[in-house]
Order: sequence, then C-alpha cells, then structure tokens
Amino acid sequence: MKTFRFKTYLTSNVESLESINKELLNKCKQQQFKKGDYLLREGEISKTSYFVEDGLLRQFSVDDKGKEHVIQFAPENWFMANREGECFNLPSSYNIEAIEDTTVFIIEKELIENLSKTNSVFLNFNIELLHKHIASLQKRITQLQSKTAKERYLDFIKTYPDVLMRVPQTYVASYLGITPESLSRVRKEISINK
Amino acid sequence: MKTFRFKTYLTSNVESLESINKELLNKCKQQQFKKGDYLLREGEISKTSYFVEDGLLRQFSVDDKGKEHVIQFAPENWFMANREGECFNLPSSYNIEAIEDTTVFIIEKELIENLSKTNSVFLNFNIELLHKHIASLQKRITQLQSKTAKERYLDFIKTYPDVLMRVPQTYVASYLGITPESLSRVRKEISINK
DNA sequence: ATAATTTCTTAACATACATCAATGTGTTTC
DNA sequence: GAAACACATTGATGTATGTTAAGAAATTAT
Repeated sequence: MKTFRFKTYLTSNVESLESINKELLNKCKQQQFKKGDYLLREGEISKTSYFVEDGLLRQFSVDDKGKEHVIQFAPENWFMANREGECFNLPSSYNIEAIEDTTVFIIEKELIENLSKTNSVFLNFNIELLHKHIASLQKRITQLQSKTAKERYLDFIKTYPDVLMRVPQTYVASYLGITPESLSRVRKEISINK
Repeated sequence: MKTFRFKTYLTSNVESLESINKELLNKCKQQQFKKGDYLLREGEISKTSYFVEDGLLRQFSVDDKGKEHVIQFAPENWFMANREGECFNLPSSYNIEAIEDTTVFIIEKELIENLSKTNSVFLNFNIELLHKHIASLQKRITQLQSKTAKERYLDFIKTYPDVLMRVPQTYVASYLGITPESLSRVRKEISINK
C-alpha cells in the first residue's frame, strides 16, 4: 500500500496512537481537485477540514470592489479549514481554491469531535494546532501593522520558500497586502542590492 | 455572595454545567492589578489565561525600533491569553498590561486541560473560543490588507465602541496600524463630514 | 509552432500615510 | 494654583505604495 503523507504526518505528530491513526486514515476520504477548482465557495456551509496530501491550496476573500485577498496558502502536509463556519455552521466568508492539481483528505468535523472526546492525546494535538494557527495569525497582524512591503516579502521568502516558487506573484502580493506592481518593484530592488 | 461577571459569563455560556462552573470559580483565583501594571512581560513563560472581571487589558509587542504594536484589547467578560506560550511553554512574544485598574480571574492551563478531558461540553466551549479567536484575527488581517485607515477606524468604532472611550488614542492608532497623528487626522475628517 | 491569454515588469503620476516639529489641551503632582 | 507631564492636534514635508497604462514575458490553447 502506498504511504500517504497524511499517514506519515499522523504517525510523527500524534504519537503512540496506532488505533486513532488507523481510524483517521480509514474514515477520511481522499478527493482530487484540478488546478482552478474550488473546494469551498463564499456563502457555502462546510463541516469539513482538509489535509493537503499533494498540491497547493489558497484561502481568500473577495471584497466589495471585487478584489481578492489571500488569507493563507496550504501546501502538502498542511491543514486547511474554514474555522468559523465549521464551528458554528455559518456560511463561509472565504473561498478555498486549488492552485495546483491537489489531493486532499477530507476530515469531517464530527470525526474530530468524537476522537477528541475519546482520546486526550488527539485532543491536545488538535488544540495545539489551533494555538499554532493563532500564533501565526498574530505574527502576521504585527507584520502588517509595522513592517514595510519589502520586509514582509523578505520574511515570506524565508518562511515559505517552497510556496513562493509555486504560486503566481499576484497571489503572493495579495497575501502581503500589496499590489502586484508593488511586489514587482520590491523584487527588483532586492535583486539589485544582491 | 457577590455575583461575579465570571460566574454570569460561565452560566450563560457553558450551559448545564453547574459542577464545572463551581470548580472553575473555586479554583480560579482573583488578582487585582493597578493601571500600568504588567500581567506578563515579553520573554516570560506563562501557563495561565485571564478572564477580565473588571477593567481593561492590552496585549502588545515591541519591535526592534522600540515601537509598540497593540494586538488586542480585553475589557470585562473577555479572555486574554498568551496562546503560543501557554501551549508550548515558550517565552511570550507579547506584553500584557492593565490600561485601567483591573481584576482578573487566573485560569491555569492545567485546569482547562483537566476539565476538557472530563467534560465534553466544556471542551467544545473551549474549542469554540479558539475558533472565534481565529475568525476575528483573520478578519483583522483582511482589513489590514485592504482597507484604508479611515475604514479600519470606522469599523473599530462600530465593533468596540466601549473600548474606544476608555483607551488612549495612541493605543487605538497602534491597534489600527497607523500613527497617532494619522488617527487624529482621520478623526478630524470624520467629524467634519458629519 | 502560432496565436491567444494571462502574468509580470516598467514608467509616470496620484495619494495615503509617516515623519518631524510646533502648539494646544487636559491631568497629575507638589 | 502653578508647574510638569502626558496626550492630542495641526502643519509642512517626505516616502511608500496605489493607480493607470503600456509593453515584455510566460503560459496555455489551437
């Protein structure tokens, strides 16, 4: 049997949980998406999270002027979830789109709840994920508050060098909160100073 | 016995959990802080969360140039926690300071973990809190990415009208990611157009 | 391969916001 | 009540980033 990233991830993170891992692998269905496909559209209600087995996703919102704002990228081994909607059965404010052909494992909210109740190691793992997520969002807020576009871009390169190479610059610009033109200028400036 | 906000909050949010609520009230100690006191300093390791019984806190970071950046305010009935540190025993990247004389209930990490294990309603409540937190941070990121200072300020007024009145404008400016001077101009412009 | 479409770069110009410096207003302290 | 201090406003100026528009490069489709 093929070894999935999902399995590797689980065995290296949710330790000594052979039974849980098996249950997760068995109950989470795989699904494939083509580049450009939407996994979730704004307004839809979703009760699932995704584990990216292969490929690359982006989560983004669209403002009143029709402009897109990328909240997050998710390459292999990352989770992608519509947190608020999943938790409160609210229509999603965000879209999730496959930037590359992508294979995901679909994790039902109910499954997570059940496993959390029956197993405290899994529970802690799950809560840790949420905490890490919060920490990274806070870091981004601080950056948007105080750093220049150039500084934010340099940090992005450092933190997600792999993502950088696989994503259209427009999306990176959107993630950084600047226009593609500004990103282009920033990149030029950096290449000159090297 | 005095009715605490904390008790009211618990009974209205963590329903049908008489026993849990009692345990929380009994095991969480109260502590008082004077205006200007620090509850947590950058670099310290903390394993506690706070429920603000009375008063007002701010959480902020200090950048390499010595500038402060407000991540969050917490008035009565709010929780304040150093998420990443609490979860992973890491030194805090943030400071927590009392903006007014403030009374908090101190909630030990261990207590939350124990209650989560033994009671699934409490567990869900706790996870919902984390989800809500994530949703609000994502909203802020989208705003910082795409809205003008004026738009962000108007949204702040609408969302936290009470906080606005109790906090020095410098802190509001910092929260919005602009200088106090810019905030002053934004306010002037708004007052003229009314 | 060629054409068509999308993405990226570059330039000129506009604008929002930062910076610096001065003045004004209110609050605390003695 | 005066002095000292922190906070808010205002003005002049600078800079980073946005906007618009054009062309170059890359990708996709025919």
